[in-house]
Amino acid sequence: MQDLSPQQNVQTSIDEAVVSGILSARIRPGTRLSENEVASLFNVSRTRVREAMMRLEQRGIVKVSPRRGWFVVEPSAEEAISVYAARRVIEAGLLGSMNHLSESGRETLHAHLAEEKAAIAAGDRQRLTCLMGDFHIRIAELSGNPILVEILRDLTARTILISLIYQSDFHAMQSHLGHCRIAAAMEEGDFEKAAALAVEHLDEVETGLDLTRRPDPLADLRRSLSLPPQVPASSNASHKTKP
Amino acid sequence: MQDLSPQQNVQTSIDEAVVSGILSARIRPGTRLSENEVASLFNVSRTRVREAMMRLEQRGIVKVSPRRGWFVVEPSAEEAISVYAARRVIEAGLLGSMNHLSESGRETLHAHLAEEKAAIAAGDRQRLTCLMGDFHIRIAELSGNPILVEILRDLTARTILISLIYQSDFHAMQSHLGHCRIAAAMEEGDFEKAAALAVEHLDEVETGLDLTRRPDPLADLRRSLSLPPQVPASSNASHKTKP
DNA sequence: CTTGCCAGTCTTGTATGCAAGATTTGTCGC
DNA sequence: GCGACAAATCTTGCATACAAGACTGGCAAG
Repeated sequence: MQDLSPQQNVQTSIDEAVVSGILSARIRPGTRLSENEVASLFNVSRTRVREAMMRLEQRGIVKVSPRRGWFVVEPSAEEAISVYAARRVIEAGLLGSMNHLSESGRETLHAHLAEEKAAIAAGDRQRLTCLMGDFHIRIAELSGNPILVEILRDLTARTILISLIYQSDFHAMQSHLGHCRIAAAMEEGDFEKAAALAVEHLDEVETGLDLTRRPDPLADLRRSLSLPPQVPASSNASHKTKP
Repeated sequence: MQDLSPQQNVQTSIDEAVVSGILSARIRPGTRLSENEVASLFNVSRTRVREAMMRLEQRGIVKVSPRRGWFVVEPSAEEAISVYAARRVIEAGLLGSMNHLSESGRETLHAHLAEEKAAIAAGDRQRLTCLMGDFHIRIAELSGNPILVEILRDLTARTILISLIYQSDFHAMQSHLGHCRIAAAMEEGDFEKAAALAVEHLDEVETGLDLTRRPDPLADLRRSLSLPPQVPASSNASHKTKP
């Protein structure tokens, strides 16, 4: 019983575990995903892991460095720009092609925005990251087009990785307001306006990035050493220079 | 030497061979892709073939039927609708976000339209199918966004499979005129109009489909009977039914 | 003539084994 | 102390082996 449930769904669960880890910002860009380690985590052989990695690579989520290993992608500045441009194109096209917001869709949006508000109030940054991405997936789901949902989910995953690299401050409130404005335009039935707002919103987020900073090879090292949760103040006070 | 050149590019060449075969309409929907056969064709082991199939499956180009085999997808009517809807969204967003057509872009479009004209004049339907899809990829390339190019390439592949199933007549001239109109609007710099024309064009093509016809039942049966690429002489005992 | 069953064969699913490349570490020479 | 070289180790790349499910064909019974 206990080993049945993991076994039967392992086919896709490796993929989903990685994607979900990225969407919830638990997996950082550049994380190494060892075939052996993942294999033992899921109690399968390397074959299955490799197949999952191949799929994830196709989705632009992991990269293989030959004979070195699999790594969660660290989008370059150029790739980041491409991802945001692609999202602008698709989301604008998506909203612009809508002409009706169903009642259940309205409720979905409201429920989501409420969750965002709650996360902001709670200051739960990880959950917030997840929600901020989810908003755009929700919109795609409203279109009822599974292809676009899939595309936007993967682009959202990459967006989160990008923000983890290049985003210094997390303007959660600004993003949340952007989402509110988009939702409001949709409720008004003005989807052209919603599309324009979505483009504007993505522009805002993109300009909030610092694309000049390097992907930072010592990021995970610093992470391993200095922050178990996150303590910027006490880290350098740990080895105080005694007189 | 002779085995070096295939070896080094085999990594992606299986994928590309299949995709290129679909884009040029040489591979029909529902075609079975046996791991063993493909493996011997490329002189590699099944492992590589499997990996390629996994990638292609992720791209929505092939499907695996468990323990039965890999098959080029036969999009259902619903999937066909989704594919066209996705293309409308993306291509409209793409054109709507453009604001400039470079000189080289203009030349690219002209050259492509000339090729379409030539293929129509020559009556080369297979080449025409390929070109009709390529037009939209060219536009994506003009955007300079590799992500969108990749997405549209795969959607185009699926579109071709759809047309092979559901398209009875090939209104080549109509499609070509649609392309010309889109290109003209782009040259005028009126990208909003180009976007609207693209949506209209895709609508035209989609309404030209007969989505009521079933994908498989008589397609591969007719193919098995009437196509003689190879004739298994002794395999069939029912060839003596003449009175 | 039709129908049900059973064995044979063919397919993919999965694991494992071995080889080659990359990194790291330990050691030696300077 | 410092740099370079080499062996050890760890990683993926790829092939192969074996197992299990699905289809095909023949055969027998009704």
